[in-house]
Amino acid sequence: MDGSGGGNRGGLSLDFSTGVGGRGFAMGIDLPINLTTPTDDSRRAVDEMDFFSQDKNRVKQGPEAHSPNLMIKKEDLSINTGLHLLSGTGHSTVDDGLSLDDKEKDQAKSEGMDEKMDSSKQEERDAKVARQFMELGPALLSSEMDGDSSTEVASQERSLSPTAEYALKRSGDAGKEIASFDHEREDGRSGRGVVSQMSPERAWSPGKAARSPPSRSSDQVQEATMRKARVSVRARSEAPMISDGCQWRKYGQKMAKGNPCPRAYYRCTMAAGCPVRKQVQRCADDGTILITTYEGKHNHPLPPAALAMANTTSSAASMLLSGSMPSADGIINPNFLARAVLPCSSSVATISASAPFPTVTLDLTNSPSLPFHKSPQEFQLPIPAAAAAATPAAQIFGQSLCGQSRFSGLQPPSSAVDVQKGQSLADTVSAAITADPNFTAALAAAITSIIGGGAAGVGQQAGSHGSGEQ
DNA sequence: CGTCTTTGACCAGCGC
DNA sequence: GCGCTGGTCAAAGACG
Repeated sequence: MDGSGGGNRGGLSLDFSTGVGGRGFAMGIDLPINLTTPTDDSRRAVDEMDFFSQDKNRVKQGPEAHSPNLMIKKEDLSINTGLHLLSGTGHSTVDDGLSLDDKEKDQAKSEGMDEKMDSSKQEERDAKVARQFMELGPALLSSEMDGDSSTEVASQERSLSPTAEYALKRSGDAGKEIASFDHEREDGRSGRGVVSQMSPERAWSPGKAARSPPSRSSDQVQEATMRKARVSVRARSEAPMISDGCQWRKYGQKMAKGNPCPRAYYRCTMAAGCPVRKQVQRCADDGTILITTYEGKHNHPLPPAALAMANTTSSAASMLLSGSMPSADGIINPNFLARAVLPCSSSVATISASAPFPTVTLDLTNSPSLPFHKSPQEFQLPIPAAAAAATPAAQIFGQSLCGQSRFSGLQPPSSAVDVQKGQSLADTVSAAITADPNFTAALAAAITSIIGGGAAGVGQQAGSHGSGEQ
C-alpha cells in the first residue's frame, strides 16, 4: 500500500510487553515506535482522494449522486467504524480503573521512557490493573451499555462463551452454523437494535454480505451494500503485532499482492461474537512498520488499555462520520487529527477512500519528535482526538473536524489559512477538555494506549485465555 | 486434553 | 466467462 518514510531518526522503544509471556497471549509487545520526519512523497495512501468534499456535496444531492466508492451512509460509518464508541457518561469507571495505573506509569515515564520497563514491575502493574479490571468489569459493562438496548445484547453475547462459539463454529455444518450466528446478531432482536453501533460479523468481508439472506429490511439491505470504514494504524514495531489490550485469535494468514510479508487476520476473542477484526501486516517498503487495520466495534467492555486504543481508533473513524456531514467550514488544517493524536506530528492521519473501504490511517511512524518526551502538560492537548467519539466534548471536536474537506496526512498544511484554522480548532478542543470531565477520562485512556504499555496486557491477563501471533 | 496456530482450500467480488 | 485477489474456514499439528 503505502511506503514508509525516512530513516530511524529519533526512535523510541516502548516496551509494551507485559512480562507474562506464554503462548496464546497477544501481548508481550516490544513496540519501538520510531517517529521520523515525514517525507511527503514516500508515504502515500493508495487512491487517496478528496473524500469529504465530494461526500458532503453528494449527501446534499441525495444518494443517487454517489459514486459506488463514496456511498457511505452516516449510520453505516457509525455502525462499523468505532471500535468502542462510547457514548455519554460511560467513563467514570474507566477513569477509576486508570487512575492507579496512570500514576505508576507517570512515575515510570519520569524514570525514563527510553528504557524498557523492568519486567517484574510491569508484571505487578499488570496484575494490579487486571484485578481492577476484573472488579470493574460489571460496572464497566453497565455503565457503558447503560441507556440503550446494548445491555440486552451484551448479556446475550456473554451468555455464549468463546469456547461455545468456537465449538459451534467448528461443529458439523460449519457454513450453516456461522450463517445462523450472523443472523442472530443481525435480526431485529439482537442485531441492529441491540448493539447500536455494532457491525455484523460479516461486515469485515464484503464478500460475505452476498451470503446474507434476502429477507431484510431496507436499512439492512442498504447496510449490506455500504462500505465499512476502517481504521489503520501504522507504527514502527519489531513486534509481530502491536498490543492494544484486546485478546485476538488468529484465524488466517494470506500473502497479499505486492507485499512479501504475509497479512494476518485476527478476530477479537474477548467476548463471544465480538465482531471486531483486525489485519496485521508489515509495510512492504519498510519492514519495521507495522500496519494494523481495525474494523468493527467491540460488543463487550474493554480493559483500560484496550479502551484507550479503541477510543483512539474510533475517534479517527468518527472523523469519517463527521466528514460525511455537511459543513460550512472550508479547508482546515488537514493534519489536525494528526496533531491531535500525536502533537508533534505533522503528517500522521490520512483518510483514504481506497476501495473497497474508507479508511483512516493513523501514521505513527513519521512524527519528528515524540510527545513522550514532553511534560505532562504538553501531552494533554493532543490526545482529545482519541476521545473524540467518546464524550460530548468530543462531539465538538468531531464537529470541527467535519469541516475538513481535505484530509491528507501526506501533505503539510497547504496554506497559512489551514494553520490558522487548525489553531482555532485547537482552542475549541482545549475548551472542550476543560468543560467535559469525561473527555479527560478518555484522554487518559488514550495516553495510556500510547505510553502506558504496561496495561496493554491487562485484558489478556484478565481473560481466561488469549491469543497471540505466531 | 483443551486451546491456539498454521496453512491449504474454498468462496465471492472484481477487473479484464 | 475466466482469472486474480482478498477474506474466511477448518483440519491438523503444536503447545502448555
